[in-house]
Amino acid sequence: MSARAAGGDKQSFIEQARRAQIVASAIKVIAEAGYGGASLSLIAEHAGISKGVISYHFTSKSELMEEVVRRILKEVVEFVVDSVKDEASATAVLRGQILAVAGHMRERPAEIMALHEISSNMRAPDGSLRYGIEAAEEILRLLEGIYEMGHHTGEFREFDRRVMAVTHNAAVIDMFAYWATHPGHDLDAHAAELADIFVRATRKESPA
Amino acid sequence: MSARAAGGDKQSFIEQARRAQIVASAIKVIAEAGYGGASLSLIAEHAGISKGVISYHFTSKSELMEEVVRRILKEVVEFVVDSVKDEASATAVLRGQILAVAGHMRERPAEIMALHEISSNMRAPDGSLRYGIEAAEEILRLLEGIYEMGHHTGEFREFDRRVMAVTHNAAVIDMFAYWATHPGHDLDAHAAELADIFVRATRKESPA
Amino acid sequence: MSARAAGGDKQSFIEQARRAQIVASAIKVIAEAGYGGASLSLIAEHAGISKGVISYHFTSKSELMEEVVRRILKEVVEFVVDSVKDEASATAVLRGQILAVAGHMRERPAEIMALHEISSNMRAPDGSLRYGIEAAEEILRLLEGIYEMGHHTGEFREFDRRVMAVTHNAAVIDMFAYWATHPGHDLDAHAAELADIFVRATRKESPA
Amino acid sequence: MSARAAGGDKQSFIEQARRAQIVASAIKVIAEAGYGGASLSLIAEHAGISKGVISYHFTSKSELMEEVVRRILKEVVEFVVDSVKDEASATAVLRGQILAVAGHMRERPAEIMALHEISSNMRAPDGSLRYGIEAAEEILRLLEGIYEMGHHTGEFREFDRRVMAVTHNAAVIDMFAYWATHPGHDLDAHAAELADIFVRATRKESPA
DNA sequence: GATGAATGAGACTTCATTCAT
DNA sequence: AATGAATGAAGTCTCATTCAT
Repeated sequence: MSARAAGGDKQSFIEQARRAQIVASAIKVIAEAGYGGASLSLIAEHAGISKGVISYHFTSKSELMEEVVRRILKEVVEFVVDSVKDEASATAVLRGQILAVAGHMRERPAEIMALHEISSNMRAPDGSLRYGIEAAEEILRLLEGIYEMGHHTGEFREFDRRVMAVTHNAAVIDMFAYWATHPGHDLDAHAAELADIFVRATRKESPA
Repeated sequence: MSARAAGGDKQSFIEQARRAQIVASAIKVIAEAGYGGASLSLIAEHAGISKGVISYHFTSKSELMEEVVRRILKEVVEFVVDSVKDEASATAVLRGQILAVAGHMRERPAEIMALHEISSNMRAPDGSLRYGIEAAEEILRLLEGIYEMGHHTGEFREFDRRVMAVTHNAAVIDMFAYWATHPGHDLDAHAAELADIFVRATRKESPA
Repeated sequence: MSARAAGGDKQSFIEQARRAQIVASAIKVIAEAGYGGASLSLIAEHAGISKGVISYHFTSKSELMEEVVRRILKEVVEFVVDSVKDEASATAVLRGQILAVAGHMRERPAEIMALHEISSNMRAPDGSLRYGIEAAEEILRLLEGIYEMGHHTGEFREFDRRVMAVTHNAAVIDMFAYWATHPGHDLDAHAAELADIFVRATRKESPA
Repeated sequence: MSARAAGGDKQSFIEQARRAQIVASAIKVIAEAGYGGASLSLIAEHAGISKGVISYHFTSKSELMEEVVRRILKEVVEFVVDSVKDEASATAVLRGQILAVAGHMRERPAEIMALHEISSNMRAPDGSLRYGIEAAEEILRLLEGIYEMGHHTGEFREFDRRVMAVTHNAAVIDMFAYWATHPGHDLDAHAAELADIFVRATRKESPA
């Protein structure tokens, strides 16, 4: 086995390019064929390389999948954080986040699909879901941050932030899933409706 | 070919019992090992029978999976319909449905897990998701029925019923997923919070 | 195991009828699906009985196949013998046999097909063809009898009777095979041509 | 998927060698164990390789079988054509073809056996014989060519060329089959007798 | 760095056969 | 006499992984 496996200090340019190419192919194949259907053969074929190349650059299929998740998650989180950093009120952040994520989904459906496929299917050797908790956790914390802000500013009524975050996350992901399954569906209109739903669900009671 | 294939009205008692036993084992194995990990070997082992028995009672693995879905879906839909049929207002139906489903999930987690696994992973020979749209559609229609009622009675504000139903469904499923992943999580409290969320999201504006 | 296996003295009427029914179904299935495709399931299904019945009446699949061969061969040989017994000259017998066999083939194609399938495919446990030599041998002897008669009467020129019989048999069987594959082919015209061929191939030289 | 699938012009040397080796093993196993007995296990064992190697070089068992047929048929047809191309009269071609084919059969019995096994047993997914008509058709046309020549030159009497070709083909094949079953049989003597038979069956009537 | 080639485990399925009822 | 049920071996195929070149 060569030094690459250590993944350590310096990766050559070719090394980086190849890994990126393989990851990109993996994302597309997973998005199309599902986690279960994404064999190394298919990924290699999509990338126009031989199967052995993948094994050369990745210790195992698991490592490839983990790299895929890492890249997508990084991108998504960066995007989410970025999309709300300039909003002033918690309500605006809330609404902005939903609309922005919808925009991101429209631009990168394969990534979102692949992330979903892997995190709901990939398992550790012991049979447990590899990304059971952690994968969502990072995003849940970001969402909870929005609600904490609203609670702090007094914009939002009292509610369990974890439950709201789980619900929020589910609603956004399934908006995507529904859109992916129903090509004609209007994603932006859906997002706008969804934003309404959460604004109403979180805001303080109207004064009597 | 055995009598079952004819699909005729009467199956022997043993036939019914075996099919039920195999379906039950399949549900447990899928819930534990995931759709991809649920091999006929594992299912047979769990049922304490030989692999051939499954092939004897089911034409193919697909047929077994479809039977699993059919049984669970029937149970779930019956339950959902039953749980709300006596409520008077749409708001009560809405709240009641969420609480009742949570109760059902607490009682039958494996079924819900298996249904989710199969419907998000099983694919037709052509590569498309076997239960892509139709499976959810039935439930979405039921949920839309609740919102239609609320619109009719004037309890609910105007909103897109399909978006609300998709969101509602996602929220409930992910409540389950979160609970399944976090054993210590309080499912009933989550359900109560969720009911609040949807009641607020759907109700008419408070008068100024 | 019951007494039936011994095949001995007395078989009940039902026993006989069942065996005949199963043999008949086997013949049809083999003719349609080939020896390799003729599973006990298919045969049972065709007969409208359960698979177990076959095992009840026949010790093994081999025994069933042997019974099939026995019945068909008996019928064919009787027919062949019968069809030529009244002819006076060897030439007439030769011509008559070919025409008569063609007629028989038209009436019982499944039997001929099945006989051919079994004798060219069924193997003994040691891997050798079960009906390699004997099956054809009986027929070859009958054909040699015709040539011997012609040699005795002086109608036929000198030739190797075994080679002629093998050729004759092959020609007749392949006439059937060609007809079976080409439904529009004129079997009777073929037989007439074939008779001409063998009459010319066997007759004494025309005097100079 | 390996390069072979593309069907491209160039296969690596190893690829070609392996395919040839596997085809050769397949031929021997089929000749010995019959089409039905020729499992991939047996073929791999005979070749001294693992089962997976066959799957690596051939998409499916069908593809292997088709390659086997292609190679044998090519060889046989080339041989037949070659063996008669220098003969002057149709009668000489006829006699020469039979003797030459017998010689070829003596040299390559396994090929002939395998070709016969596959073409009479291999079936398409729909149950019809894979090589029902076309396989024989090519050879029948070649034989008809001989008769057409004899008709054209006036050497042969009038007869149905298709019937004669079918008979000729059957006679030659069964000569082989008889020899294969009866090791002591004199193949060359048989061929000589057979040539006599067809010369007599086709020649013009002796002048009165 | 990259590839083709090979492997062996494991998946699904079919099938002849056995057995209790 | 018949059946449904069960078995286990064997078959074909897929796949992640390893290795020599």
